[in-house]
Amino acid sequence: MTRRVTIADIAAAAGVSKGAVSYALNGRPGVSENTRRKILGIAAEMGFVPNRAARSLSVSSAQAVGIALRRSARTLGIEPYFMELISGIEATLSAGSLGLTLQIVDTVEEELEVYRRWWAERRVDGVLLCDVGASDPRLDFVADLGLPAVAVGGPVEGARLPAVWHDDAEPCREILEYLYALGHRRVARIAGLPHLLHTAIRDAAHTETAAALGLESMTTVHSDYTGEQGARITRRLLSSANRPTAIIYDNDVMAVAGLGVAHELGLHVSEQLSIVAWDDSPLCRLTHPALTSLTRDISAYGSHCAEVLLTLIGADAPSPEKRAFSVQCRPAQLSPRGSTGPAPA
Amino acid sequence: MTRRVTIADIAAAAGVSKGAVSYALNGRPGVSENTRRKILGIAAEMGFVPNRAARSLSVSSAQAVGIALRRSARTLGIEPYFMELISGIEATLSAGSLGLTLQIVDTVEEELEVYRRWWAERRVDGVLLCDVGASDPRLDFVADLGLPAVAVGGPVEGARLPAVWHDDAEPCREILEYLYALGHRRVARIAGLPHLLHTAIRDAAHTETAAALGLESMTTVHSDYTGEQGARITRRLLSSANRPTAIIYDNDVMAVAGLGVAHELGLHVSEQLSIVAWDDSPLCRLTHPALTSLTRDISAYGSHCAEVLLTLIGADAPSPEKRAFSVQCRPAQLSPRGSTGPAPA
DNA sequence: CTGAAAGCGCTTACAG
DNA sequence: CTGAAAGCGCTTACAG
Repeated sequence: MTRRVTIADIAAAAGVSKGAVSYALNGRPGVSENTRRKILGIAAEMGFVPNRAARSLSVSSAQAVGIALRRSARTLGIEPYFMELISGIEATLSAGSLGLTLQIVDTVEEELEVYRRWWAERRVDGVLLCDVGASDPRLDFVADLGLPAVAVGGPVEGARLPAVWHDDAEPCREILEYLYALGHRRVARIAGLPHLLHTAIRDAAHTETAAALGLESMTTVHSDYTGEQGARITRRLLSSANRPTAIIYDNDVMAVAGLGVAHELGLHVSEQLSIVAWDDSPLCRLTHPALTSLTRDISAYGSHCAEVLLTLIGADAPSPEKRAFSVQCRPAQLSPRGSTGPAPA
Repeated sequence: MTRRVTIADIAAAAGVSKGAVSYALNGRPGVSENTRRKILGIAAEMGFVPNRAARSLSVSSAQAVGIALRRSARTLGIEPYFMELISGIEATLSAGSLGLTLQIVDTVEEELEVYRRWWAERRVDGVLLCDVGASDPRLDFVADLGLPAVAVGGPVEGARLPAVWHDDAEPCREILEYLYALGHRRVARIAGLPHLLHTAIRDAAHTETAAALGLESMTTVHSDYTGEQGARITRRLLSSANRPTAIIYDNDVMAVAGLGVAHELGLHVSEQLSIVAWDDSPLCRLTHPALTSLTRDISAYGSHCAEVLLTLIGADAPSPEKRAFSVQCRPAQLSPRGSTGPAPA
């Protein structure tokens, strides 16, 4: 509970000016090696830690990055995706000693308002935009604001900010070809929120590939990613006259729910029904049989997004005109497990 | 990208001093009603938002609360608990327009270091301590530091800070009595990390109740909360000569994994094995059968913890001597679902 | 290489 | 009720 030590204290102890202390601490020219060493020694001894607010006020930077999540508490809680993403982001940020500010919002309007406030307050130096939509109002909004931002997802056309994304089309083709090779001809997909960019990309890839392979049927039903909807849609699909022999789920939570419905209906997975889940997570290995899934390193993805944001914020930041680059990550890999097998005769 | 508007701009526009603007904006006496209205009008019109750093520097408060999570990215991702807790915390904080700063750490030492730094930097006004242990070094550490903190869990004996907790003993008794009534006499429990406070409390409650009821056996095996360990321990328990007819899991993730193992071994849940999960989450309703579980409102719990922290930080904060109060929340309620049934004959 | 000073944008006693 | 000024703890041109 002792008083904080400031650069003034150090300056007094070292018999130099506050300016000299600042230069020494920040490794800038302006002090001799001897003075620097002496100042550094005293600072360490006194347990000096610079006050963030003072620093931020001087350099007008917040030393923090913001992330606003627009998902219900329930979805956020159960989807491993977000925590994994955040933990990756956080790792990169704390390596650069930047803080992470988190806010949960209900609507886009609220989200935009949060960005406006954060930037006006200079509470953050930049933000990460999650769940990028096909025509996403946030993209122009933050660009107009001048708030450095990175789209976590893409590619986004005509955007004025960088996007970091995985190729979602290729894995879609891979799944369908794999299922085709196993003899499946009636495939259904329980897709995510239709307005999301990657949902649209997957939709297109499935339709195309299904046509190319000549599948008997390729049904797509959109959902909100929750277990409830996953279960309900699965139940409907499996109760239909010409039920699919394989179902692809756009997230792990729905796939687990779908597996539960199969059990409920007495269908054997994989003999009577094959299941594939997007976004391999520990969840997919919890079930019996374990779920065949598409593996991506979400945490590394988060780290990568944070790195791009850091270059945007840093001293050597690209000019606003040069910010619209796009970084592509390694696409998801198919990890076959017990939930997929040859199509029933 | 236009220049930020500051109180100086407003003062100039209104023809008053910066001090008057500050008084008006903060609803303090010192300006007439007319002047206040005028100033407020101009501020709104100019889209004024106060700079956080400047405010923090003046009042020496960070307007933010910190939370350091010491769990692996994998555990964090898959356990709905944390995101639900965080979303509750966040709701309370943003209502008070405080920010939430998040950091993920690997070790206790690192966690302590984060608290030291945060407080020295005045990056946070207080912290929430998760996963409280039986003799937790963080409790004294933050108290010594003078860093306002709330223990998320308890009760903690001899603590110098408030604890917010649920009674864990009562639900343990409730489960065992319920299972006993269903005829179960051999019960096993796959418990959480042994050093955690609530694990110890549950351990004691189970042992006592089992003795009181005269159960044939009450086995407890500790784990790390992961699905892997949950599955492995379940497999071992179910392969033993005198296998339990009911298993209680200390979290939802392990319970789901345990259900998978039962399927794998061809055991019918609930006819041959009953399963109970702590911490009801959407995960428990994803499976078939759905899991009987202990329901708590984790999000509300988080909100409550944040509220207590806010009183500690606020203007009317209790003196350090009066901070060691303890707030008890409503205990978990048993929600019977398909995973429990009469013990096999 | 070093020191004294101004400035970042607020808040808050202190005089009028 | 109002204004002018000092201060929070840093950084950074600007003179010596």
